[in-house]
Amino acid sequence: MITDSDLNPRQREAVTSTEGPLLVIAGAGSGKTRTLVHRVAHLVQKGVMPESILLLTFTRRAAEEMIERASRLGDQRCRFVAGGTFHSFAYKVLRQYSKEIGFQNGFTVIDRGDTEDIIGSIISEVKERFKGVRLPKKSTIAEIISKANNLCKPIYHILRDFFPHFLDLNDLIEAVKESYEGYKVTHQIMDYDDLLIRFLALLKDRFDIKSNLSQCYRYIMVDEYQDTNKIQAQIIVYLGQDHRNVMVVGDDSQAIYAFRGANYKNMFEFKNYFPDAKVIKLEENYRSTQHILNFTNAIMEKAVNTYTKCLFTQRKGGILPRLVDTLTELGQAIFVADCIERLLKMGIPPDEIAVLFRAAYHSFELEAELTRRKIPYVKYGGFKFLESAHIKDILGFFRAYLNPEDPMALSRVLMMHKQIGPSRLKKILAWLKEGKRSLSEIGGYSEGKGKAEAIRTELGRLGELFKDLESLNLDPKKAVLRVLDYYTPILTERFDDYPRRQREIEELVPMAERYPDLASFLADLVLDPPNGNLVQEEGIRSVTLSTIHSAKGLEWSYVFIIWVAEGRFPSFRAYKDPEELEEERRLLYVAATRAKEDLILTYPSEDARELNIYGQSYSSGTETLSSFLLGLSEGVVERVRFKKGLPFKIYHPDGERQGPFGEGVHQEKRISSQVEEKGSFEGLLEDPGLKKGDKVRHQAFGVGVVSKGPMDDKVEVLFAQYGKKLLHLKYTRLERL
DNA sequence: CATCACGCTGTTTTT
DNA sequence: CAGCGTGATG
Repeated sequence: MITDSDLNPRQREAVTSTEGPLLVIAGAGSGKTRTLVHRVAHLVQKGVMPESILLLTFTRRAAEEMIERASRLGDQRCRFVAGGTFHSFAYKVLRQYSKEIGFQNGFTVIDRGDTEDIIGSIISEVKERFKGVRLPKKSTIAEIISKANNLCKPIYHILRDFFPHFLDLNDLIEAVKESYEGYKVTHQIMDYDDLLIRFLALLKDRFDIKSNLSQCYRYIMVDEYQDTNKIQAQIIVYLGQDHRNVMVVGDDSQAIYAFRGANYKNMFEFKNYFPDAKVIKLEENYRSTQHILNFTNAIMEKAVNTYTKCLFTQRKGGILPRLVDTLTELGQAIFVADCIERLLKMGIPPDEIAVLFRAAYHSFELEAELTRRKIPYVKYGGFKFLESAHIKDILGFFRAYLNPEDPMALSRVLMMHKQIGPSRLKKILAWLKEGKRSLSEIGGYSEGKGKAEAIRTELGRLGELFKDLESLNLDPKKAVLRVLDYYTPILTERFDDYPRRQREIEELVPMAERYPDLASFLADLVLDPPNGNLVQEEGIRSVTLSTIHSAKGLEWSYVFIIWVAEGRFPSFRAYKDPEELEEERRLLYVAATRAKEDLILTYPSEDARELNIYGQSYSSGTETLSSFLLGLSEGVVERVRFKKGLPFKIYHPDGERQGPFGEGVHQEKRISSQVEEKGSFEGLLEDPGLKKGDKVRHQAFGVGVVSKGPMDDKVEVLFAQYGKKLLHLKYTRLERL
């Protein structure tokens, strides 16, 4: 039974406002999920057909969990609510109408890795024309193309705004993009971006299909709206045009996917499309202590472009959030592991403890430490099941079989055999094509009289495999077993750590069992990978921030945030532009708002300083952190870095030779060789107008400044300052170990 | 022709 | 640390 008493007045309003457009700005921990769940249950109880409710969320699991909870509120019919991610919903619709959009035999979905492979092969074709030019990595090109698609902007704009150092290559990248788009069409494949773009196009161009869909889905709810991109927002507009029963929920302060084209401004623009939208703010927090909220409110206070929210709670007491200088990165790992050990000894359940990071590899040191102490942990983020070579190998067989139009998959399959490299691969592919041969005939390939005998038997076996797949008639479980049978010897031969990999590929068998056919199994693996971001099972939580939505459970009693000194990539660290800074501010905010009871931030000041001494003056993650928290730290200019754009000089020797921003070490070498020759270098960079000895404030962007004197003292002083104003962060110092 | 060893380079995060 | 290009080796 629905108990409305579980809800506060604002939440109740959101639940009962079922007709017409609705924008809910839900602060962190404000009972957003609870509200959505109740709303689903409320709609169904009111007599709305569950099938006509569409719940779009960030991961399929989030949708499933909500639907499950709604069913438990009383009405089992809630299980029929349609839900999933934008991408999987788009896939379903496109599949249904694939003939209408020119994909006669359907299509297969490829992931980012496949995209990169295709781009790699396109590049190798055009490479000769660009001898001597340093080309971007294929992953960078893929990123540029995807960004252009997601932001609906021409390549030129993307380069200008995000990759100015590649502006010269505009024509090349345009050409690659064109060729890539063509490739996908001829080979009947779509990438993540295509799913959204083509879905939107379908809604735009086909009035009949659009109204069909709005007939079908009368109530639309979108979760995490701040992380949708322009295309997704448009999709919602079209889907909701007829009935206007559209509810979007989000929190602009928690937008963390700008890097992939998400635009939190959608939150503000919703009212442009639906001017009569009701706006409801949820600001009461049910998660954290007031101390923690003071801290998170303070982080957001300096943010620009936000719906102002001030989170509050009725909870009293609790302990102050702490900032811990652990000196070194190793110290960080040891410190956190110490704390965790203590908490576990106190009887705290491991799933109430989480460690959050900005990047997956930041947890390596901690992982080693936890393993050493035999403390089990769950890790979200980083390398994925799906992306590991052995899984991709297996999928390659299916993809090759399901879509003979797609030579990348077959190439992968062929290349994993001994004695088959790029050039022989080409020959085999050409041979298949010229005779219009099917995959099961591949065993007939020969290079003539006695040559490459071994290859012939190999290919014979491969042909058998494809023949068998055919006769298994797409039964996913049998197909997986058959492929495993073929692949296992290759696996053991190719990888030293095959036991682990073998275990992993065997996990595919029970997964496959749940699907009616191979195609849907394959699509789901790409679009909604089971445990997509989960790397390891049981134990304390170790979570990369960008995967926070897919981590099971979104809040923990004890949260550690490890903020690493990012000094390894000097040329990129020093200049955080304002946008980037806002993004990082939001990351810190998202992390901090997860804590229920206790929040501990750690940073390694000494590692940061060492980097500053040895390298040029580059700012580190630590500086970014202190800029967020302090924003007002004072220092004396020791060195100054320059921004690209205006003339500047570098002198030799050993003077103030600076690594210029933009092209990293690469350009620095070029410059220093010029300095070597002429004694100085003149180039186009910007002079920030500072010189050694100037008194400045630490700034979070613009100028990277190395402060004189022990950083620790400053941090301590400044935190005291900050404490007076806003909150009382304790500065604890860990003894050197 | 495939494969291996070496050196060089470099943001990261994901549907 | 991993991905890439290069040049030597079998």
